[in-house]
Amino acid sequence: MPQTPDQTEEIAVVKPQIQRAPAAKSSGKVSKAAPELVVGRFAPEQTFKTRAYEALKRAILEMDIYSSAEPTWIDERQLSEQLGVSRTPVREAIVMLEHEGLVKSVARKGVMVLKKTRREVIDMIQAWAALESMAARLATMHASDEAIAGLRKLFDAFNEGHKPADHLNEYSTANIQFHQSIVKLSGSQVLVDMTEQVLLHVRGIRKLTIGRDDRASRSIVDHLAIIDAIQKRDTELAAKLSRDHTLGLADYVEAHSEGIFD
Amino acid sequence: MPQTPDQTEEIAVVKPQIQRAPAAKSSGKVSKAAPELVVGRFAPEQTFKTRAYEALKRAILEMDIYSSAEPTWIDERQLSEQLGVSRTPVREAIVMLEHEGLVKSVARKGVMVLKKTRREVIDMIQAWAALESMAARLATMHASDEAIAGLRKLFDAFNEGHKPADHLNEYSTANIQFHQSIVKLSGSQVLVDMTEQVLLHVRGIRKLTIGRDDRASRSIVDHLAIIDAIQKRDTELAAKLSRDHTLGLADYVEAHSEGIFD
DNA sequence: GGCCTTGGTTTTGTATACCAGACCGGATAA
DNA sequence: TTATCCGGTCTGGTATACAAAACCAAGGCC
Repeated sequence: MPQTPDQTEEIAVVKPQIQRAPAAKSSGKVSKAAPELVVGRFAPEQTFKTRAYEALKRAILEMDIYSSAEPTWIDERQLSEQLGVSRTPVREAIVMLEHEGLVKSVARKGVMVLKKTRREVIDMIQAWAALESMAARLATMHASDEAIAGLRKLFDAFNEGHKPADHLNEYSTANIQFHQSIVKLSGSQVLVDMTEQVLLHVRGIRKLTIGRDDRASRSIVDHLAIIDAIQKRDTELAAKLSRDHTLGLADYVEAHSEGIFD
Repeated sequence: MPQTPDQTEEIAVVKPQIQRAPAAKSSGKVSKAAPELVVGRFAPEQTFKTRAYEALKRAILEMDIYSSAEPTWIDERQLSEQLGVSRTPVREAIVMLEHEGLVKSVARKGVMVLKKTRREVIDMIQAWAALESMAARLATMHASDEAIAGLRKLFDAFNEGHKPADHLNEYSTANIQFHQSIVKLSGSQVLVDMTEQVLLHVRGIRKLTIGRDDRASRSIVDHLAIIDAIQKRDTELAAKLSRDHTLGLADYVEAHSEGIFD
């Protein structure tokens, strides 16, 4: 299961017992109100490994890897210098990213940032459709009315005077949020994680497609229909609409992605 | 995308030391027909890291982690000694397994083999249902008749005189193969990988459930119906049957897994 | 006797040294 | 001039040394 390292503190989870801060030892009973020197600790719960992972991941995702036909190479040593840590945590971060499919490390040649082929992107969108359809199905069965209603708010800002097509960046963000919100409504953390994993690779592509031939305006109609179906607890319809909407994106990419990949 | 390193055999892993063959340098051209000592090299394309990963993964999957309530801890150093390599490749293998959700490494405490909660297992089965339903859908659209026909052969061995319920181990294997075959028929490597990833965690559970109240015999009926639908290229039916069949397992686990987890 | 302290032990986290393969560029010979 | 060979250099893979935190147990103090 894709399991991005938690960046939230979860100290209490691992040790429900007494946790003593090295700086200011808090014994259960304090006899005196002596002025205590409380110095915040340097967050050792986040290791260099995870920090390197996050930094590198963000850098890779922000990079426009499709602008050049040449593969992009990463140098462990250079990276470790930039991050100010040794190679070891950097290597472990790379291992994670490699397992995630973002990079591929080739022995004695280097670490290469992977490009997705058109085929892979389409397959991923289809997988995404599968997951989201199941999420919509589960949402109709388990989500609360309030939570479902929250979906609409994402698109309240868009209307005749504030068309999606005119605010594509803004709309694209709302769009992603909408899809992820549906998955959250399913209540299944597994679906959330898996979808996140897939979107990781597809996110960059959406920006390329969302702006074309008024897809934005049409997609908002689809979205509202999906919300309707979930709200009416129409399980089959919600699953179908959700699936077909995303499969439509897959078809669109398949038909219009010449020159983007490969 | 989950990207399992190639699994070939890892013979020497158990030995205390792994000797590396010093490069029988194969010069591109041979000028003279002098007797040349050709010694096969020891597959350096498979690194210690991947071998440690495979060995450890196999060991974890074979282990019955639910037999005890206590969490199982792994010792890096001990493990590296057993494998005959240093801690570095072992740690990188652990990083991979952690990203896969099989273990969780707690800073300065150790590496813990993770148990799945009932909730997680159910969520995973539902995600599996989503993926397989999409795979069945795609299979009706793209798979060849021959490939589809191959599905039936998996169950040819089972009939009135050779009931699934009487050969549960054998049937369970055929069962898994059936499900994975459907996913393969989709032609989507992404779906194959994601399903494999999910089955990794669910596989152990199936053995616990398949033997109960004649589920085996009922499941074979479902399977044949799914094959029929795919063969008739009935996209919607195949997707629905496939989804409902696996969702049925999820419901079954939800209803009957008291005392197995948690 | 019980609680607190404290030191040692054990564990992982990190840094660093070294290795072999891949690549590249210049020297050299045809 | 050109093809080839050789060695330097760059890369990741591995081993190992050291640091730091968590745990544990023994001993001192009240």
